[in-house]
Amino acid sequence: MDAQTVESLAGFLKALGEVNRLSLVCQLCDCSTPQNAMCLCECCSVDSSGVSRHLKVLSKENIVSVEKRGRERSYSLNRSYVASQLRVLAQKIEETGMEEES
Amino acid sequence: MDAQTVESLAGFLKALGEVNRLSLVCQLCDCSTPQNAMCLCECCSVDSSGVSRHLKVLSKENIVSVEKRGRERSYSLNRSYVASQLRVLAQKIEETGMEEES
DNA sequence: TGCATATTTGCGCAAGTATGCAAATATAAA
DNA sequence: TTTATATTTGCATACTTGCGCAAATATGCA
Repeated sequence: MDAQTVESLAGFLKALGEVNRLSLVCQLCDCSTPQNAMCLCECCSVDSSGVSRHLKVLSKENIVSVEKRGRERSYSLNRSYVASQLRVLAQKIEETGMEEES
Repeated sequence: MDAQTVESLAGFLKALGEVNRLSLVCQLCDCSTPQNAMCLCECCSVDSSGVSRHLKVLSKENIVSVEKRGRERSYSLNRSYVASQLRVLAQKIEETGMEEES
């Protein structure tokens, strides 16, 4: 895993590794339809500007997608991308560098 | 997923979401035998005290295990724990709250 | 056009974090 | 005991980050 990959993966994990952002992700996770920011506001103890910033971080890391809808924005979780990123890392971590055990 | 779970999961991801710490984890990942801190020092651009601190964070999150060996400490990756944590999140994220799609 | 609502952005602040250096500690080996 | 090596810790510093507030922006609607 080269340096650049590590760096971008770190960015991804860092985006998820903040309580309120992870709460937002979990909230989105439980919704079957896209949500706007005002609605997401309620799940974490942050005002709307804070939520806006958190969502920006998440979308920059491709964790959520945004869709403009009139004066609102609909956010939805990029489920398969996020899950696959996590699984790739899980797999990498589980396999030994040199197959010398087992 | 209750608030406490989210919080501890965030801590776990945060520990992984720092470039140098993730580099250490990757380094350990590629090693089939436990490594000491001096050796791990080489894989990231941080001096030994920094590595010591990073490893402390990682072990606090149960990402690595430490074993005292004379004046050295041997660090090894808790592969199955880390992988399972990542997979649990991946699974949670992939499943819709209400089964309304597909 | 004028008002209401949703979201973003500038600003400042407080807290957290990563880092290197030097000193302290621990322990093996001479 | 003395010396050398590995690791930790205190300290200062620079940087980052999360936050709320207020103002700005965008857009729908009357």
